[in-house]
Amino acid sequence: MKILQKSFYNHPTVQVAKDLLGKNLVREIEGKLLIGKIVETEAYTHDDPASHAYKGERNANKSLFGPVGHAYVYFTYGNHFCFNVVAKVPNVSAGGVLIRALEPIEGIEIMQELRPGKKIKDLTNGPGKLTQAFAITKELNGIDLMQKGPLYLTEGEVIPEENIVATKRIGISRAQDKLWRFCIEENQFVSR
DNA sequence: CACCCGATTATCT
DNA sequence: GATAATCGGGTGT
Repeated sequence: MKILQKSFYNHPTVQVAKDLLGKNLVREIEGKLLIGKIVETEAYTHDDPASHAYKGERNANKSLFGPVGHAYVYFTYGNHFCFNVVAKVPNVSAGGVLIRALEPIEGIEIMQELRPGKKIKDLTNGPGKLTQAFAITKELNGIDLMQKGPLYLTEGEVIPEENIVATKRIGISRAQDKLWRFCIEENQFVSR
């Protein structure tokens, strides 16, 4: 399976959020492989009041302002990490796609070890859940996702536009009118 | 240094 | 459906 390259991420953030549906997230831990298909995403742009990038570059969010195809991992609510992929056109300062849910494909036993007592359906159907199941922490903030390593993304399915559902983003207080949450239609691993 | 808040989840009822 | 848990970063004194 081919690893997604810069030409995939070098587009408007909202477009890449849709394009990422159906692609595979690959995690390598101690020689073992975890794979999940992306089934739910959200877009956050530089001029979007709901984005961490909105108030400008800070040490905590600098990955969002860095090169496309790299990871932005942040910690929130005291307990949870969330994983984003940096994506934007060249003349724009920042932009990221939050990966909200995956369908477990490979390494399900290891995911269950990382999330003890959870059913397969509850392994990766939320942004904080999938980072736990894939052992994604701030250690991986800023890493290059376009080459083989601990974390990268590979080509997968191309989801037709008519099978993509756009809805309001979840858990934000500003810019709630934007329909920038994208899901694969009728996928049982989408959150909520 | 105190205060506030958040791109969430688990665990109740 | 409601709420507690939990903590790093931002903001202001």
